[in-house]
Amino acid sequence: MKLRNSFKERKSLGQDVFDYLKNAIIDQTIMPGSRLVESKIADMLGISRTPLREALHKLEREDWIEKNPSGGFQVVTLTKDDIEQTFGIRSVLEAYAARLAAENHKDKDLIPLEKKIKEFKICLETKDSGKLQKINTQFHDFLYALSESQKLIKMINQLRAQISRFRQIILNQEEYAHKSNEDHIKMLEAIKNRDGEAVEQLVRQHIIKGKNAVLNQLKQEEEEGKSA
Amino acid sequence: MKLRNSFKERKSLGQDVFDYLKNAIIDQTIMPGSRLVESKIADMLGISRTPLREALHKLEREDWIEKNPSGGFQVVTLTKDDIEQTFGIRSVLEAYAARLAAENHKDKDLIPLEKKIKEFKICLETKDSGKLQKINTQFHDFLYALSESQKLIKMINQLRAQISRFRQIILNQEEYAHKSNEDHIKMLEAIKNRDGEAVEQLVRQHIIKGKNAVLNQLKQEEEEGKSA
DNA sequence: ATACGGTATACTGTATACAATTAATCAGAA
DNA sequence: TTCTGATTAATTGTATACAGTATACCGTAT
Repeated sequence: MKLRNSFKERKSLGQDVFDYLKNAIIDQTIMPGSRLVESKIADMLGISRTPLREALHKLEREDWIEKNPSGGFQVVTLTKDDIEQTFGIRSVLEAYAARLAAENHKDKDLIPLEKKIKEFKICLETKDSGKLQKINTQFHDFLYALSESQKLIKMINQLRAQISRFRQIILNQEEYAHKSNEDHIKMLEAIKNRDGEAVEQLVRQHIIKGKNAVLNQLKQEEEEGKSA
Repeated sequence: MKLRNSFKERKSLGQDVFDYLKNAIIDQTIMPGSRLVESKIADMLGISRTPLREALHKLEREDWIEKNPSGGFQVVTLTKDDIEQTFGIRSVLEAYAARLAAENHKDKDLIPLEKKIKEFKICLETKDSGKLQKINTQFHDFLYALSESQKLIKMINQLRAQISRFRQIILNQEEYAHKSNEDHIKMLEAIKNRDGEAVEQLVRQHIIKGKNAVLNQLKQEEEEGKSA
């Protein structure tokens, strides 16, 4: 007999709302800078303000929203500097995770990585960038899981989520998409050799490339905006 | 005429409670594992449960407390593995901050660092380990501030706070206290030379030394506990 | 028109109320 | 005694109420 749903740990409304709002912010259903009016959201979701406020305070501590000096919350707007800082921090954290993976993994752990590299290669031909994003994310998820450092993984995921909108820019550029898979291949090779130092350097550079791709794109958009 | 306090931004009860509880957890006024009963704390502080709950949810998101499966919160208990992971993450983040400091600083920025090294040296003779902790913290604070990455600084401070109780072990050991200042001197030298790579390596090793000091101490205490 | 002041409205911060759930107590049977 | 089950007390999760501020609106004077 299968365990019923009722045995699952009880999930609070506040947690649901947290997840909902976080996703809404990530996919820009709620735009950066917009104010979050408690009563409106509570009405919209058909709940009271109390669990909503729990969610808001959690979102604040995770840097998704910020307090308005005159009360209430608004969705954070990332500056170019914020994005640069985040990429920089990611570069060292993800490189570290990859180093741990290289040092700790068992041989068979690498099979999923190889698979993802192949899938990515196939998708490159169809130019389905949505699917590329997904495979790319899976590759990195598998890789970092091998670090076996829950705290590290959590931090990485949080940083990745916060700039996911900007990361999407990268693989939409065909040139970078190709380079990306080449990087993955090199990374896997270094991991196979259990060369932590090498893979750490590779991942750092990989992410810095991503940063540059994003910053270039943003700069370009900025200039187009000006001239238009 | 000077601006009065009333012009200061209004601080919410919830934020005050958050700070209060965080400190109480850090200095173990509230012990790891203990359950936080909302009504009791609210009564003790003379407030209602509402702002308290805000604080609790913030504390949860910052990994100071965790949800009890059957409802409510309890203070997290760090395992040895948690401590190791945290030291590991710190080693790369703080090393990165130091690299940025080496690359970005202006010459006069280093004066406070030199001062702290001298103060530390003097204190080593009096063996006032409380004061050593303080000076050590100031040295690192000054150093990381030079990275000019607010996000990075915030993350580092959070990690440091979460294991502050364990970090205190380090400088209480005279041998490590002496080595520590030697490390600081080397770090400062590398920063002066704007050698980011060198200082990154130095800080990493510096923190790993700290990790080992803590783990050795814990192991020792464990064995004493067994034999006693 | 534009700026000012005052009133009404909206919103937040805090407290309280209530229902549902969990933990504790205790009486009685094995 | 030790287990079991029922009853009671504690505790959480959610909703609502209310007071204090900030915001928006609108008419009047310049």
